[in-house]
Amino acid sequence: MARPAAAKKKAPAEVRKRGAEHAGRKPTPPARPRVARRPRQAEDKRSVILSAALGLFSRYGLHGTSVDQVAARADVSKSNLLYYFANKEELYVSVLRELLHVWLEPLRGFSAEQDPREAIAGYIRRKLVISRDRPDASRLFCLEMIQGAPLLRDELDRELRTLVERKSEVIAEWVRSGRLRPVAPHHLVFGLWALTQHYADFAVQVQAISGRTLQDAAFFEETVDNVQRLVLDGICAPAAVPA
Amino acid sequence: MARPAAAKKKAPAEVRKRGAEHAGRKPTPPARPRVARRPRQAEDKRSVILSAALGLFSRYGLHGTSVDQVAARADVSKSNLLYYFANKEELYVSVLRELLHVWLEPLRGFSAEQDPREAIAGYIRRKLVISRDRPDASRLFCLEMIQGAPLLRDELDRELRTLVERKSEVIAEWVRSGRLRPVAPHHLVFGLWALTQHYADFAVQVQAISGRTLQDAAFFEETVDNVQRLVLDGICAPAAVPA
DNA sequence: GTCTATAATTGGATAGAC
DNA sequence: GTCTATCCAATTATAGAC
Repeated sequence: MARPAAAKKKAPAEVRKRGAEHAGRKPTPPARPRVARRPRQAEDKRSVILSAALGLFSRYGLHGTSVDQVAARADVSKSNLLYYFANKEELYVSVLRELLHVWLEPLRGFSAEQDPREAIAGYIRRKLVISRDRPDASRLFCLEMIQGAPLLRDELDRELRTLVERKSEVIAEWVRSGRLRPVAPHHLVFGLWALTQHYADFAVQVQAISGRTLQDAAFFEETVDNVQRLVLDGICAPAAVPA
Repeated sequence: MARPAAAKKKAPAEVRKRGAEHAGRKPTPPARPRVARRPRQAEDKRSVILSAALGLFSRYGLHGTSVDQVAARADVSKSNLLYYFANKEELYVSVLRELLHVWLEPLRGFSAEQDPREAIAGYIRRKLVISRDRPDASRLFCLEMIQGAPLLRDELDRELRTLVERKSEVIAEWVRSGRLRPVAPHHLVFGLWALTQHYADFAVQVQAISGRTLQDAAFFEETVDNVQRLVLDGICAPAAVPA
């Protein structure tokens, strides 16, 4: 509560050019440890820490991860880490916030004018890309959900809920106009999420059974294709489809 | 390492009839605390602890839960709990083992002779029943997966994998005989798991958005129906379905 | 079998020099 | 901004009486 960074949010907002004011004072910096510091500093350090934290939190959760571990992975000392983030929980929440953005993004882009097939196929692909490229984001999100989302409850009730509401309206419209079979919009949304995130959250299981990963380009395309066909056409042979 | 229960596994396997060998020695057990001990003891107490543990572990994970909390919830003292389970991890693993059984069960029952529609519809319902009645089982399983299933890896590679292999063969057969569209069996299995477990693991999200729970009978049926139709017939209007 | 200490450790957070 | 040295709280686990 009584520390510079601890105050609230941004700590090392602007970093003065190092050595500018020291120029000439010290003839030779007594054994400067770092070799030619890369320009990225401060603001950048925060993000290094954040991504290290994401990696660990998304696997072991808040309690399963110690700040020591995060510090080690980010290659900073524990106390240095605590200079940038007042405490463990603030770090955790910071990670979550960044995440929510990434996670909600694909949801935004489809409207009633689009062709439902196109729109949904595209959405599935985008979500699977995230499962492939940001599995940690997906996992952490999942962890939060399982625990009852104590820290995201508000966002869940507001942003996500209203976003889904709008989206559902689009789906309902598609159904009304006869372009989709009668599905309950909410359930379709849940289904799309479930089907796509599964490949990130249960990656070990997927790997244990299929022996493949989304990293494998062929497997990725195969997955996109299968999920799209499942959702769009179902699995029953046409003959069995009544009306 | 030097305690009766700590030895390895079963601690109070058989409980000698209390006082049998003491008969007559102590005229009156000095102030016996419990009032008319219900017959269920020992073996039963373990299961009380186990279910308390499941409830907490499935929400907060291994690290997010303290043995104190488990003890409190099971209404025993911490040290008493540690009499039954050598240490926290043993308790955790015990919970997991019970769980795996529950979790794998529905997977066993479908064979090539069945009608695919029936078989798959039935499977979806059974899994959703589990999501409704044993959401904690589903959640804990999910937690383990996310963490890379350090403790289930073996079982995953053996039991589950071979089980899925057999199941996939059945699906492949259905496809060959033209009763199902050409789906990759593995992906179908993943899809079924994802769609059904989602309602347990992401229950808060489902609730935040739809305002309902699987506990709500109407919502449950609605869910079963929607998932079944999604998987079997897809969502695209028949016209759009090519061949 | 159950309880009351208590030992032993981990890990989050702070103080203060540099 | 970064480090070293602590402090302090929370937990796991054990000892030993009853």
